[in-house]
Amino acid sequence: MNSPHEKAVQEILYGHRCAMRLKLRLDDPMADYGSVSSYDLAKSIVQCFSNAISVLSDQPKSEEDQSSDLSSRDSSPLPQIRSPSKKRKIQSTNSSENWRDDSPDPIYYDGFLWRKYGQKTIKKSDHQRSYYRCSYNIDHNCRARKHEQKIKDNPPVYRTTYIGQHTCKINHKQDPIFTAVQDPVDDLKSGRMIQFGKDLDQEKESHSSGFSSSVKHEEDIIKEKTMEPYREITGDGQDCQYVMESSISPSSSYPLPSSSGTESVFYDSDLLLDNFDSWDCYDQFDFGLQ
DNA sequence: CTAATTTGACCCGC
DNA sequence: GCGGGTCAAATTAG
Repeated sequence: MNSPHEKAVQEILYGHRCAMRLKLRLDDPMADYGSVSSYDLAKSIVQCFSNAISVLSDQPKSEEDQSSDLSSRDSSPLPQIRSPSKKRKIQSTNSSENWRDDSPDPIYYDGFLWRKYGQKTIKKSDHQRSYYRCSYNIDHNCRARKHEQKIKDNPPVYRTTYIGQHTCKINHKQDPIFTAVQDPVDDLKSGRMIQFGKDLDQEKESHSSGFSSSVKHEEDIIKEKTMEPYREITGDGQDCQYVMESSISPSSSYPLPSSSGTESVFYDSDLLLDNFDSWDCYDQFDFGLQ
């Protein structure tokens, strides 16, 4: 098993390669790049950096990590089912229902609509934790929740912990309004998907004081980060098919969790193979995606 | 006016 | 008793 450092390096290198490939595409959009879309590449880049940050920030494991590591709680016995009385809910104990994701960017669209219902200052942490539940919590009795907290400043790392499964069966990825803007190339052109280089102060401001509006804007940011682990790129020309799309059932609304959120290291060879020889031409590049 | 967010209070597990 | 999760009234935004 690789050391965390090696793992992080691998992630960064992989992201670097994907970024170079994306650069190639932007330079020559008319060329044939096979079945892998720019959207896939961009997502892979984001995921690689997230994974690298996650790996580094998790070593050694901090107290905060331990306290928020839901996976570690999953071995506990099932709690008694209580009446739906208020306060202090039972933590979901099915490991498949709990998972977390570390990201340098707190604003990403995960296919669902969330409503903020609370915010708390967490001891041992300089940052507040925000609590969200599925917007269809009432209408569809959807129990899905998540909380998000900035766990690291430099570089910024936002940890989102998902709890419970969506029973609302509503994934806005399927809404006409979203499918209308779903063209990955268009997303890239409009700069709505990737936010590399976003001003950190602006980021911080939007997250702390104006985060509510940011959440609403998630709908405009087509980033299916949540479904990332399930991504499949088929060889028959289909771009970026999600298992999610065909399995929005209550039992599989979430991708399989990785206990730390850092172990979902997958290298999609399909993303890297074509035009491999061209990489060396790009010692430097910039992401003009904004 | 309606819907979403904010925030202090409440509740519960440890 | 403390800390974290949730509620719900008040506030804000659209």
